[in-house]
Amino acid sequence: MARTLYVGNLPWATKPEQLTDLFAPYGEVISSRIITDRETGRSRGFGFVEVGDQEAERMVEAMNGAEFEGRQLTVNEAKPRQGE
DNA sequence: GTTGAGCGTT
Repeated sequence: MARTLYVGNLPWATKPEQLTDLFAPYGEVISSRIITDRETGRSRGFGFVEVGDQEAERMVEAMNGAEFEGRQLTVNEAKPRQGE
């Protein structure tokens, strides 16, 4: 299975591949995605990373508060999108 | 070309 991680406090120009590159060494990154504004298409400054279930907590503990591009990343388990 | 707490689209 996989869990979704919420990554916030990101620079405006952060790309999904960068999130994958950041979380990859800490565990298997299934997929990563940067949330962009639906109307403007600009980055909202946060994204989501899908990682392994047993490694999700490890990613949070490893990357939560970590500095990226001069900003501390906010990493936490994402809330269910469909409501579960 | 801008902004800064937050929780994403089929």
